[in-house]
Amino acid sequence: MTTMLEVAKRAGVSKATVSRVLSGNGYVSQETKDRVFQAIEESGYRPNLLARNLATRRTQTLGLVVTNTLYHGVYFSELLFHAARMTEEKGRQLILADGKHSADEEREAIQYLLDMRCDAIIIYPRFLSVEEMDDIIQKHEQPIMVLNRRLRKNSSHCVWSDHKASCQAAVSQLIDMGHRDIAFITGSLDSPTGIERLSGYKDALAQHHIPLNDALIVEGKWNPESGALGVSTLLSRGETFTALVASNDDMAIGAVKQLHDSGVATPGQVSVIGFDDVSIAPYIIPSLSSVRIPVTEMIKETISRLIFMLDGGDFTLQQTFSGELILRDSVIAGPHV
Amino acid sequence: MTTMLEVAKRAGVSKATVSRVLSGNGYVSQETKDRVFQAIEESGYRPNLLARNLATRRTQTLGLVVTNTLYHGVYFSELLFHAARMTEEKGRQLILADGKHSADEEREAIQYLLDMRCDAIIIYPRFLSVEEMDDIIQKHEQPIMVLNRRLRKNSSHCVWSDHKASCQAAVSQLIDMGHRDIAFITGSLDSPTGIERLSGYKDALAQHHIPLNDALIVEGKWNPESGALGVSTLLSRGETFTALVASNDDMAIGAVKQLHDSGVATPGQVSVIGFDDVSIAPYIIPSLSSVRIPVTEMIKETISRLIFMLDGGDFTLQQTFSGELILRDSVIAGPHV
DNA sequence: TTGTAGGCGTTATCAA
DNA sequence: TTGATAACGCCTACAA
Repeated sequence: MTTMLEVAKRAGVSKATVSRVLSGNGYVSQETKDRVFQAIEESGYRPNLLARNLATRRTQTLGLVVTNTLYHGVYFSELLFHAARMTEEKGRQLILADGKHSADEEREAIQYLLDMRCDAIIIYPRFLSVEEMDDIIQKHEQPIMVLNRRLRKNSSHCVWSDHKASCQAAVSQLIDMGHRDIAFITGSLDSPTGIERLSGYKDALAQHHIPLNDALIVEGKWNPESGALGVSTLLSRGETFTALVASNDDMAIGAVKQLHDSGVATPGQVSVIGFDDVSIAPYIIPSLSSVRIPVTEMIKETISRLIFMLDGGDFTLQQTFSGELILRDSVIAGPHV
Repeated sequence: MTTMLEVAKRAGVSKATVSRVLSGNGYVSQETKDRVFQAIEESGYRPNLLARNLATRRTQTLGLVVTNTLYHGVYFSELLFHAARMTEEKGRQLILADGKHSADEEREAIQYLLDMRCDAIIIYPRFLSVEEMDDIIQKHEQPIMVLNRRLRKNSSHCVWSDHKASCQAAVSQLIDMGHRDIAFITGSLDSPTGIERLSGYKDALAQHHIPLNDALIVEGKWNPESGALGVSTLLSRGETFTALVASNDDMAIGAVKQLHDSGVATPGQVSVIGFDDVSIAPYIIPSLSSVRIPVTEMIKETISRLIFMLDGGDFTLQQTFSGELILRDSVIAGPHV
């Protein structure tokens, strides 16, 4: 690999001059500029970003930590798509680190990004506690933002969506439409999102003075298979219901299939609501409603804040201005009875 | 950020010794080891990977270039999922660069990864020609592998799946089952994959001496909407057909929906085959067959080769051993008439 | 077993 | 307008 020094020699100037030409900082005559550019051309020179970043103490990269388990599915694709796009729009590069499937590995991933000297970091946590993340944020000078979780201390360093409230709204909607026996398929209950949605379901019932029937609740694992299994379980319990809420669209799809296969109902006969608005879902089951989580808006806000901090924005001030950011889920389309 | 020098001072040793302790190279007494570790602990020292990589001329990273347009959907998720997993299994890190949506941007992405001094690079091309990639591979000393394209010169530097052959097989299957009027929805025809599948369709017809009816072919754009639109177009042309092949599952799903909405057929009445085996598809349309592309196996082979080269494997030799790698698509499940 | 010193390829601060 | 030269933080002979 040809280095800056070789370019300098070839152009008959010093390293410093070449550096100036490349960075655009400092004066340099048009004449030498031309010679340098020619030398670069001839030698096929390419800057070594490692060296540059080491010297400037800036890498122009944002790090993103996401769990492996999120990789499958449209939700992650959308997140990544927009994260990459926005990052590059701001003249930076996104670096992805895999949080895998444990708290330890999630920590490692964060550490890696820090060691790589990413200018800023986005964490989409799965296993780390809110406390630990508050801790991490305070321990490091790099700007860090947390997605999909509500922090206690560094409330301006997180962007989240109120899963509980939106689930409650969805269930309330069903109740308003006259439903009383509403089945619920949870997500994995080791995930905050899963817990929050379940909790929203319970709250909605309580709010409308409908007694909670535990037999109408089954635990799922976010995938279609567990949605189908959930329906089987409900049926084997001998439960009847006129509506069903699944904690995400994948499970909802599996559930509808199972309802159909069991001969219990045709799609449309039981009101089903899912979450995440997987783009292909309506092509499958037109009767499927879904609560859309504004991933795009959330990642956009996240990156904006990060860039703002990198540009020296006074974040304490910013915080008092906008306070805690809560992006509410949009209204559901309404179930079909 | 505390540096190695500070750790050294605190432990009362030299930088070199600290470095030895960390890397595990060279002798160092247990006693000083302990002192160094303690100093690291106390100071919260973290190695600067930029500096380390600059000094060692190794980054332990693999770069991956993918187009933005691939981001959506399960196919990409699976690719990324396994790429990340395998890379980390081999003790390395995956760095993703966005190829966006033009040849220029694809080149830029590759260049970025090279400038970052990734040890090796994987390209999943969308716009670059085979010739240019052959060129790139020869110009750079880093190992480079190309996915989903068949290179002329560096045939051992690519892993691809024979889209034409597998499409031909799928269509032949339909013909064997008695179909004669088989409609075809293409992918984007600026993509090699799209062209190859179309070509497989035509070959199958020719092989069975079935005259080609251009009116049975419509151009799609890989998404469900274009699949639905394709069916509308076919119907508006007054064409009749007993089977339909869409160049991917997303379009197939859209197509089935449109067939249904138009009242032309219920799902199952027209044989439909898609590609890519999107995991959720069978939950939607049990009658949908699909040709599975072995992404997992392909990415696995790709990374294996890369690592092999990094470890100093003699690639010219390797090539003569295994020759050109062709991963054939698995047999389709068979359409329902 | 440990320390010294030079190098990795840039940037950035001074003088000239 | 240009050129030395010292960082940046780490690795690695070589010497001790």
